[in-house]
Amino acid sequence: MTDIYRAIADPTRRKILLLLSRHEYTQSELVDQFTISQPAVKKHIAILLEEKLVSERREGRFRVYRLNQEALSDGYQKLQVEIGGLLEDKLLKLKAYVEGEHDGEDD
Amino acid sequence: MTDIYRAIADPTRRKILLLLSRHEYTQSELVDQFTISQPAVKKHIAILLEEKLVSERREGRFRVYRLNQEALSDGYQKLQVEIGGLLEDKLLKLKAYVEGEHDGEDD
DNA sequence: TTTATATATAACCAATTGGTTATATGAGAT
DNA sequence: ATCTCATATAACCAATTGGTTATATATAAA
Repeated sequence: MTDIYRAIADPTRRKILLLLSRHEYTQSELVDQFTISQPAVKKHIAILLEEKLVSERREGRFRVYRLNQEALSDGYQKLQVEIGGLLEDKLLKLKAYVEGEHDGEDD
Repeated sequence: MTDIYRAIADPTRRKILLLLSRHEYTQSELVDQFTISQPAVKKHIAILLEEKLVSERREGRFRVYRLNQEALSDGYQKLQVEIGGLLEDKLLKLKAYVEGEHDGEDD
């Protein structure tokens, strides 16, 4: 699991991730940011939950969603290795190096 | 067009990109690297062509495919801004900075 | 306890994806 | 001209995706 590629394949899901990167939101607050229906948004959330990029918390009748920074970071690093590694760009190599040196730090 | 997210969503396509990052391949050479059928591989190639990440060249009865480094680089940078920007990781910020400084260089 | 609101679920739909097999076409080699 | 091999195309299939509407359920507020 944690198929980052699947999670970020859809623009609505990317926007949800962007919103949650700022702060937490309830489902209805998220729904308000889109023109699509509540069940449609919920399906996107379900995929993000499946891929562990977002976590859910009950708060009374609300569901509060929050970005799982760690999972996103892990997935993104994997992606960078796999996709960034395809480029022969010198700068990308530098980045890979910097990341590699500091792999596993938390703050 | 050039929906990098769509292009890299599938592992077979990522492997094709990886292979083509080393050197060019004809279609049949690519097909040989997979267990799926020739039409299946061709469909993946079609998507990569649609998204401009791969280019095609006729050579007699062969089709030679090659990675479009520039398009991949562009798409990857977009992805880095959009996805990398979600992380509050200091190192990712450094990378973004380094990239930004050298944006638009070719070699 | 009724009402309002948040969330969940079901049923449905069209388009896309990822695969198959079978067959057609194109072009170089015999 | 025929054979062979590379590629293309068609028809088909099942699963997934991204959306809908309608309705059910849960919980807080009146």
